[in-house]
Formats: sequence, C-alpha cells, structure tokens
Amino acid sequence: MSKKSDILRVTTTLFAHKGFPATSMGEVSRISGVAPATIFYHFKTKEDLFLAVLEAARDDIVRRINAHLAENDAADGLQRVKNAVTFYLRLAGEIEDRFLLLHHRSLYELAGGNAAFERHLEETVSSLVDLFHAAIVRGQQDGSIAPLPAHKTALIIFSMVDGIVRLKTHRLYSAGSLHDELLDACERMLRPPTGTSAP
Amino acid sequence: MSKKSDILRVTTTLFAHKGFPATSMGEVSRISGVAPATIFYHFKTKEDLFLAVLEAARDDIVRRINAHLAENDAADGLQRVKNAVTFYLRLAGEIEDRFLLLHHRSLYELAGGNAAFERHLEETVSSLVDLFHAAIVRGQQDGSIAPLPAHKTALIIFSMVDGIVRLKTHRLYSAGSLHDELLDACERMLRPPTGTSAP
DNA sequence: ATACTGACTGACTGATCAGTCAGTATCCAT
DNA sequence: ATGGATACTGACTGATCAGTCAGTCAGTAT
Repeated sequence: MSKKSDILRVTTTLFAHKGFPATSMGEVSRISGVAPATIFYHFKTKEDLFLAVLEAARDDIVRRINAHLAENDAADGLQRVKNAVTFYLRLAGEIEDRFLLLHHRSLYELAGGNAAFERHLEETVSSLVDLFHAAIVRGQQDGSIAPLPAHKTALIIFSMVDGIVRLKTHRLYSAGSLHDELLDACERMLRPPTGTSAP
Repeated sequence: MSKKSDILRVTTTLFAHKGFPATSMGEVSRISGVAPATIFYHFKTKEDLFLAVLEAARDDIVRRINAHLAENDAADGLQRVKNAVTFYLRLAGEIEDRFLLLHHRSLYELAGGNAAFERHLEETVSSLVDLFHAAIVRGQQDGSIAPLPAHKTALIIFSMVDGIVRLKTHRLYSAGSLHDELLDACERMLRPPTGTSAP
C-alpha cells in the first residue's frame, strides 16, 4: 500500500499547483520514485488518478468540517454562520493543497465530458453551501437572521467566502487580513432590521 | 492583418474553454485555417500568444467599463455600487469568453514565473476592484454608505460578485437568478445603521 | 515442489507537442 | 522591372506525452 499512497500524495500537490493537463505522469513517477507502469497498475488512466485525488481531498475537507461542527455548537444561527466562515478560512489555510485542487478549472472542464467529475463537482459545492445553508435556517428560527431566501443567501455567502479564499491562495492582496471585515459583512448582511430577537 | 486576427479570435475561445496547457497550437491552426508556422510568425511563442489574448480581453473589458461609467451617473454612491454589480453580471454574460479567460488558473500559475503575466493579473484585478472602490468612496462622501474600510469592502464585494459570475459561467446552480438577492445583500452590507443621509 | 497471486518494473510505442527553417507569394516604392 | 519588406507556408525536428506489455519477484496456499 506504500507506493499507492506515495503516488496519491505526490499527485495531490502536483495537480494542486500545476493543474491536470500541465502535470505529466512522468513527473509524478520521477518525484514519487515509482515506475511509470506502477502508476498505471494502480490507476487505469490519468483521469482516474485525478478523480481519486479529488475524492480524497473532498473527503478530507468534509470530514474536517463535520468534526468541527460536532465540537462547536454556537449560541445562535448568526454566530454559527460566522463560525463557519472563520472555520472555512482557517481550513483553506491549513490544507491549502486541497482547496487549490478544488479551485482548478481543469475540474470544471473535465466535468463537461465526464459524469464522474460532474457528480464530484456538484457534491463538493453542495456540501460546502449546505454548511452555510443549515446555519442560516437555524438563525431564521431563533431570530438572529432576517427572513431572507435561505438557499440563495447561502450561495451568496459561499461565493463571498470562497472568493476571498481564492484571493488568498493566489497571493492577490493580503486577503488573510480580510477576516474581520468579512465577518462584519456577514453580520450586516444577515441580521434582522432592528432589535428583533429570539422568541 | 486578417490571419492575425483570426488566430486571436480562435485562440480566445479555445483558451477560454480549454485553458492554456490543454490547448495545442495545432488545434489553433486547424480551427483557424492558418498554417502552424504562421502562428509562430505572428507570435514568437505559445506564451506570447496567450499574453496577447489576455491583454486583448482585459482591454475590451476595461473599455466597456469606462464607456458604461461615462454614460451612467447614479444618484448616489450606493446606487453606483449596485449599478456596478448589475453591469458586472451583465458583462460577464455578454462576453463570457473574456471572463472565462480571466478566471483560468493557468494565468495564476504563469504569473508565478513570468513578470509580464504577473503584471497583467494585478492590473486586471485592480481595475475591477477599483470599479467598486470608487463607488464606495463616493457613497461614503454622500452618506449613502457606512464608514467602512473602503478598499477591504471593495475586495469583499468584488469576491462576492466574481464568485457568482463563476457559478454562472460554470453552470452551477441557476446563478443568474441571484441578481436581485445580490443587490439586496450589497445594500444591507453597505448602508449606514439608520436614517443617516447626505448633507 | 508446484501453482498462483498481487505488486511492481524497464523498455517500448504511436501520437502529439511546441517550435524551426528554407523558401514562396504579394505588395508597394523606387 | 526590380529590390526589399511583410505575410505566409510545407516539411520537418527532437522532445515529451499517455499508455502498453511482457515479464520479474516475493509471498502464500496447496
């Protein structure tokens, strides 16, 4: 099992930083110290290898999110949204490789012609958007969040947070320092007009 | 000048939809009906061609934004931000190719090792963020926008809007229908606490 | 000992890649 | 008409690509 995990580990960072088409199997072989033919023994094609790497990354992220949610139970829905934003930013810093991987356009192009990639992409986005969606619904129940369309608002917040992560991983601006302003923006965006509170 | 513009036109859509590494010069040649050697006559290398395509796309976008700003003078800063958001979404629909191009990761990877790409990328992001930044500053002067850190807020709004564009161009969810909610989100995020208005 | 297994590999293939080069066609200015 | 620039091309190259294949090897069951 050692060589197979070596291949996965090396391929994760290569695909994350160079993308699918720009990464050659020869490079994976050279860096991991595994013979080219061995890679094709474990993974039938280059696309299969990419899919395996993507699924491992997604599983890792989802696993960490679930662990975080299980351990942290915020006071109200709004606080839970803010917790989720903070956690998302922190996670994107801790396991940058996996986020770079999920942000690659190669993924979207392959999704156009391959059902497995398409399913993977939809599931990934859904599970991340749901993270915010659940918190918003809860906030609307306890009165900490205004009665906005929950799913659309979740998409907007996801776009916003994911966009900041993108700026950060691409080293555009010092996006890390946007954390406080991002939380403020969420609060202003979500809180009810005035003084409305839990029942 | 006909062949050169043929090459640029074909390459724009190919790079936009397949990315830099996955697009071969042979493909550009085949589709544009121009001999491979002719492409290298006009553009010294593949990277040079990519840079030319990117700069044409950026120039096009900036030109359209300037034309829009010259023709539309909103009532106040907040309205100007909302105009900019609407215009950005509309532009991303009208000239999807150019936005797909700017969203490609290849760009960011090339920016890591090539000063010309790095400069291009920074200038592009700046000119788009500035669009929102100028409107926010004006809104803070006329009292329609709360006294938030203008540049950071502009980055957050840019991330949000650009993220929605991404969902849209990648056909994830019906992100086009998020337009109204996006404007609401901007307004809630930006407007002053209560009843503050222009002097 | 024999037979079979999964893990692994070196050597190879045909296709395709970006890029080159010598040479042709078209033009306008002299 | 002629010389020189500009536009263009077919034929080519060496490198690299994803993927194949025949076969080695350690372990294990019979």
